[in-house]
Amino acid sequence: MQELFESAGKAADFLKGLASPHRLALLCLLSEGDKNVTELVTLSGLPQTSVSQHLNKLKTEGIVDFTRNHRVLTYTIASPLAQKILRDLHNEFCPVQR
Amino acid sequence: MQELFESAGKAADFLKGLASPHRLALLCLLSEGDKNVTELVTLSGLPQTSVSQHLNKLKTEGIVDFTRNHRVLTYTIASPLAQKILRDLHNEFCPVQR
DNA sequence: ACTTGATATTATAAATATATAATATGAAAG
DNA sequence: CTTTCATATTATATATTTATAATATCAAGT
Repeated sequence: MQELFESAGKAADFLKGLASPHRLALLCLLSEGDKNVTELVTLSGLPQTSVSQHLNKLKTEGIVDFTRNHRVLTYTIASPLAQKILRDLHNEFCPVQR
Repeated sequence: MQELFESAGKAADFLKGLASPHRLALLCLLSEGDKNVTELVTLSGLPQTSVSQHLNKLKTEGIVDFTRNHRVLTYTIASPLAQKILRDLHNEFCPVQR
């Protein structure tokens, strides 16, 4: 049961990385293609400082990664598991357009 | 983008239901078979009042359901999506035993 | 009726997460 | 060098979540 709680802690941290409407919105944008921070700010409508913080949390959990080109950081979804869960959530929660 | 945030809110609420080590431990136990509250308390080692609260949250999010037989409530995992995610998390985070 | 067992509810303090505002960094352009 | 642009960091107030303790409910058994 010790092991269970240990694994559960890691899994819960990962899920907490995903479990925010704003972070899910950012990940949804990234799932359509890699984007830099300015693009994410514009497309999401969220304040830059907030986007930065959310990206930092996602990076910490290994959910995203970025590559730097001069001043521009391009973010990408780095976790296959996160991508899988994002697809599943999309199927369940995103209404089909009529 | 409005729709995105609306869907993201619902999806985030669902994920928040899962995103706790104690709730994951309870769900892990349930994934091996339906159990009543007393069994969950014994097996998890968590205080009864805490188990009750977690089960209530899981019920609210539609992740579990229960059937009543006299005084005994038997809980079961009610969400296929939750079950799928639990399997995925297990594969990723639960170390294979040697 | 009284007690016991199974579970839920309420209250509350402590911990954690979040949004927002302000400021910092650092590289490129002029 | 000074300014500008892209992004990060820090501080802080607020909101949310969580654990814990105390109490309630309610049906069964005696």
